[in-house]
Amino acid sequence: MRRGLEASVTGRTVAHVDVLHPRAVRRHDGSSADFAARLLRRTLGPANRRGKYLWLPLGPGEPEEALVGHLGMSGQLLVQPAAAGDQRHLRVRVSFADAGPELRFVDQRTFGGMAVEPLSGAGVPASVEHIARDPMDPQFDDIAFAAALRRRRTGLKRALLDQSLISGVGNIYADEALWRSRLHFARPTQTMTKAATAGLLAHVRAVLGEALDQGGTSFDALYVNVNGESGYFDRSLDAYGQAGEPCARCGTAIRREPFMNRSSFFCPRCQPPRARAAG
DNA sequence: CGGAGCTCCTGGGGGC
DNA sequence: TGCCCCCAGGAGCTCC
Repeated sequence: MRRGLEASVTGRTVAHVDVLHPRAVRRHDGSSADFAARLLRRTLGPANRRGKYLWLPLGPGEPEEALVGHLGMSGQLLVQPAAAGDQRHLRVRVSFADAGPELRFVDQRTFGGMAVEPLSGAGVPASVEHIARDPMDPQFDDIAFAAALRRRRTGLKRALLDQSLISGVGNIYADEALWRSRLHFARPTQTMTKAATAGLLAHVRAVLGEALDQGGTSFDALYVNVNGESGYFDRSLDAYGQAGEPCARCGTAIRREPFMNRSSFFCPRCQPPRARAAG
């Protein structure tokens, strides 16, 4: 989605903004009208991403604020011809001075939203500053992550989903990386050695890299790129959503357990609750 | 303070 | 067919 935004809206100047649902801009510090007014006649800069936050600095000139989007559970940022009919859950429409395709924020559940926010000196919006770097970010610090993990007193998957420690790893990719690492979701973080964490990070990066190559994990039309196209990483899932299916390594049935008001999928044989004694 | 549960929404799908 | 319940790629708030 970030790549798609950069290719299709960066460098364009906003001519009109429609907020069709006020809840979609509830994180904006001001009214819907203020949100629209702050975007008018601004030029969108290059697209940035951290975790599930996306932002485009606002020109012209040295950017002091940015258009920030968060997708929540069901948000989409689509680039659509102005003539295309409104999507059912269209929340925000941004039209451009060149009369080319519109940027549309579509969100069924409205857990996501958009805002115009000031940028810090480092060029990061205020609402994104507490979000850790993504493991695909060259500046992600593996050593610091391993140390932070050992300081935590919680379960491994909880830590992977904690965006202040590491971002970009959601429920699906956490389960996939844990399966590849043969680690149980509740493994105490303080038992994670530097080597175990290095191995886990390698698997996290492999999972994210493969998913990006395949356009993401798309169960249905909710999960799409800016052109509305679904990815197909769901065909590569070894754990997530595979309850009852044989583990691709050992044949044991994958198990589903309730976890943080959602689900964890794991192989009870490959990923035992306690660390293996050796090997 | 860090950690964990609850909650904000809408809709699809399965079971009865 | 209809209804009810469960579930869903997230994360902020509030309590302990």
